[in-house]
Amino acid sequence: MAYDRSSIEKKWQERWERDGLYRTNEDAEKEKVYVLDMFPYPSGEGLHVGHPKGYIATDVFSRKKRMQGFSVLHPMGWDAFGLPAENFALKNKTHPRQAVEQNIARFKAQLAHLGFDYDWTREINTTDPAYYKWTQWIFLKLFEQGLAYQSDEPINWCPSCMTGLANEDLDGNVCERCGTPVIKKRLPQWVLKITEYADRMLDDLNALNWPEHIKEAQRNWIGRSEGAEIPFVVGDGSVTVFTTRPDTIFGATYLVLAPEHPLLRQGPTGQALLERIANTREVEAYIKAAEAKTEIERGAEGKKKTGVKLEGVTATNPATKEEIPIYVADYVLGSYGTGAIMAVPAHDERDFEFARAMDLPIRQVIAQRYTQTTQPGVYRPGEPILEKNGVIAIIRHWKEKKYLGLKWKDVTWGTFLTGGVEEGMTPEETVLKEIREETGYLHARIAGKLGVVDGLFYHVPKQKNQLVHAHIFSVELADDAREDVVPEEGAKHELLWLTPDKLAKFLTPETHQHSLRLLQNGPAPYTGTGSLVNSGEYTGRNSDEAKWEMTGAVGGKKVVRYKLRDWVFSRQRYWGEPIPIIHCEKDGAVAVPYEDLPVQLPDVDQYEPTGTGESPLAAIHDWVNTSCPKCGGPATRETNTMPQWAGSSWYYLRFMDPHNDHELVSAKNEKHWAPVDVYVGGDHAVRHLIYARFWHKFLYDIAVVSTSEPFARLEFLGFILAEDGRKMSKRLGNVINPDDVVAQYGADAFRAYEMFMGPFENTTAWSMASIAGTARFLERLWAGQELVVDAPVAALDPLVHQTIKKIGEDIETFKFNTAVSQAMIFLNAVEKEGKIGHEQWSAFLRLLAPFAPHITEELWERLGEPYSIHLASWPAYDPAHLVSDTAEVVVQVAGRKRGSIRLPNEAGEADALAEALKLPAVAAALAGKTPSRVVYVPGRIVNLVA
RNA sequence: GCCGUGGUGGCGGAAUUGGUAUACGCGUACGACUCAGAAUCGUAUCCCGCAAGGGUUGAGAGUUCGAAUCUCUCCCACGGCACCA
Repeated sequence: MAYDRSSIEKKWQERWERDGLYRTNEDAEKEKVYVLDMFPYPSGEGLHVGHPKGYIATDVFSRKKRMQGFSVLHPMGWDAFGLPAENFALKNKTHPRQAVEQNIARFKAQLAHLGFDYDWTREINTTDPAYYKWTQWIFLKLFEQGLAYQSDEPINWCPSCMTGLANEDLDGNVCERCGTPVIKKRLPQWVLKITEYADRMLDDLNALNWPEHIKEAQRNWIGRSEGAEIPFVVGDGSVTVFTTRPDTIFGATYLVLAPEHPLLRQGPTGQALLERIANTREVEAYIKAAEAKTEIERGAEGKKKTGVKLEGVTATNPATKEEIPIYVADYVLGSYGTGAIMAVPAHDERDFEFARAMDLPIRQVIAQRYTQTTQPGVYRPGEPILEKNGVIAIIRHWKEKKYLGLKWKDVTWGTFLTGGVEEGMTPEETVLKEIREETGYLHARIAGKLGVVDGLFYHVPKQKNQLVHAHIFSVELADDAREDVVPEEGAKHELLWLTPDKLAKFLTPETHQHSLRLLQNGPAPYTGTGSLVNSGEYTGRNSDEAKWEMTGAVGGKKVVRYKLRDWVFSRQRYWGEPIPIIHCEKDGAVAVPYEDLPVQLPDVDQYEPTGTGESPLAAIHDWVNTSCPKCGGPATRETNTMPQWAGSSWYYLRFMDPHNDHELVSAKNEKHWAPVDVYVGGDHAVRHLIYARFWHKFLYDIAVVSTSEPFARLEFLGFILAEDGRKMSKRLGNVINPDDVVAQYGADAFRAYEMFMGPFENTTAWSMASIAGTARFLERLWAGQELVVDAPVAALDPLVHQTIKKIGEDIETFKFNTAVSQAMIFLNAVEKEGKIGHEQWSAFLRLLAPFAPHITEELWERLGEPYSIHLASWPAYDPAHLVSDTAEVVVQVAGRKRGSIRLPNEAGEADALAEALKLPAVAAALAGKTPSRVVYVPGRIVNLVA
């Protein structure tokens, strides 16, 4: 009997539908599992073979859980508001509502061919007024709690989509949808206070069972940093800066304000800074130029620093009490921190570049520490450390470009001249003294101090760890005049004049390599922590430890800042949920009363964006004009709509109770289903997942939901590329339609192949040749029914149990590729045996049912089992049957495989050794020697070491 | 640049409390069936070598009886962020 897949698939799809086989209910008797796909945006393109991959995975998972007796929620719906749907409608001259309906019908038809176990009675659609009533309801709750507010701060505006966008809608500096560079535009906006939840969203990430890269992306996006706000006195007022490195304050040699800084235009206590300076026009011109630049233009200039000094005003460094200049520069962002920074060029790369460009002083206040890790002198942790000051003197030859190196005799070290600074002496004095004593040169002069570096190493002659704060000097010799040195000094080392190239190879300690680099390249910014230098009373302390103490001493305070911005929530477009607010001249922004929800999106002919910053809804006068719910006077409706992400920020809750018209979700159903146990999707690492977490936490706070996180586990979906390795797209003409694949190979082969392609999270290219292999497997499965006999086949027993274990565990952990592989291994063994017992075949069919639901249902019926296999119980395995009584044990000699022996599982080491020695290859490898050691791992290996 | 993830045959990939590296599938070659082809089935398939044997998991070192797996250094690919002080 041939395998007629298309009629089998059609037959069972119709029967399942007719019987409502996958209807879900809140069965309190059973343990629940909620398995969810990121619901699709029904685009006009229809599905390509990449889309169903995640749906197949959740389908396999949910089918297995159903067979295990769980109450399963596995729903599907449509995320249909937003720009793509509207743009599609504009292009095709249809109404978005109509376009969405068509697209959904097309998607559903395509999905129907794949045999999914969705409960379609729970289907939802974000554009359905019965649905978006609750999206509006959540907005009103946010408004009530002060978490939705109006603002007219400049926002990102896409000139092509003609709407404002949130930071999350940008791809770098361009609109994520259309690739147009965004501009800044001042518009009245609704903004959601997502920053209020930044800390909780960050902290709660740790407990989530999500892929690390997604958690990391969220951490990056939230961008929490701990720092200090420190006031700097400027004339009769002050400027507060934000810094994460208050420990470097002694090195702050100038101040920088962002061009947008408010103090430039209005002073806190008096005059605006702009009016107090001598070069007002110059500064104003710079500010104007900076504001006119798009972010793209700034990026195109690279990171080149520009800026202009405020002439006639200075700030006081609160640590050093020095007067320092103030600059306006666009490398400081107005939107982060306080819009003002203290610049520490020695310890910040940007400040360093700016200081170089403006020729500003660079003052080192932190010494970098080098811990010696190469011999000799490797630092020995745990042993006491002797801390002292020292000097490194780089002495230049009087004529040639060579420097003095010391080759030590009792240790294999090469160094510059060094010395310890003794009590009562300065480093400078020490340098001159050491030169006389160690080298005898008479006419040395200190040319400059290059910096300070810390070296932590083991001093071999002194047998002690040393932490040396080394002051680095460059020294010049006027001539070769020289006196004799005391013999014991001269005996310690040999003096060599070396070129810089030779020195780079010659110098042993890292601190001396560092000194050489300083000499050759000049200072480089060091952004790490270390010992403080040039920092008054804090000199010598560890910068990390002194950080907050120093903050307090200069009148600063510890603060936390985020990169995350509040969520710009208004869109000047038609196809979105109306924001349920009424503007009244007397009462301001007033909430639409709950009983008046939903505020329906009016049906109109003209829905093109206006481009003026006004929503197309503004033109619909009889919709806009209304009365104030508070005072009854004339009022107008808010005409902006919500962003695409609104409806998807809570849809997973609606699936729990999709037809409830008096609550978003009933407490009973929420308790039953929450949280989503497994959430599957790709891409939306930041936007959707961060918005949904935000709304969920808010709903938790107002007691609508009972869990603090919406998605307990997240499985990341790797995409499917076209056969040519590129992304599938209409433009490239490489799209593969699942309908065609199903017609050729059947839904079961399609499903099994997508699961077999590779690890679920991997991006892999489609292969028509490979799917043929999976189709062959199903053909052989079909033929396998001829091999069924009544009695179990003993030889297959361990494999049956291994396969039950393996496939079950692999489905749980989303390792579908190895589950399918195990099924292939099993079928290979069955064919080799030429027969399989009825019970064994029954178990095998059930294991495959989640992957290939149609063919297994048919074979199940032919086996004489009662409908439906998908309600049958998941097979159990017996650990006692996992292994056979004997096992293949590999014999190694000195770690090399020399053969293998078959041993009973309970064989002891003596037996194993005796058997192993019988192998000729083993005897040959031992060459007559008796093994001095035997490593025996029962069931695995016996290793003889001679 | 910073952070994250990974690197195994011609290809997708398997193997992790350290214990036979390359399972399973694709591709390829040869053979069978056939007038012939398609389909199907069988055999082979990491590299060097006639063989015995030796080598191999991005490179190099280390720990171990034994390393794809653990440690260190480096290289490369992918993803996120990026003038965020």
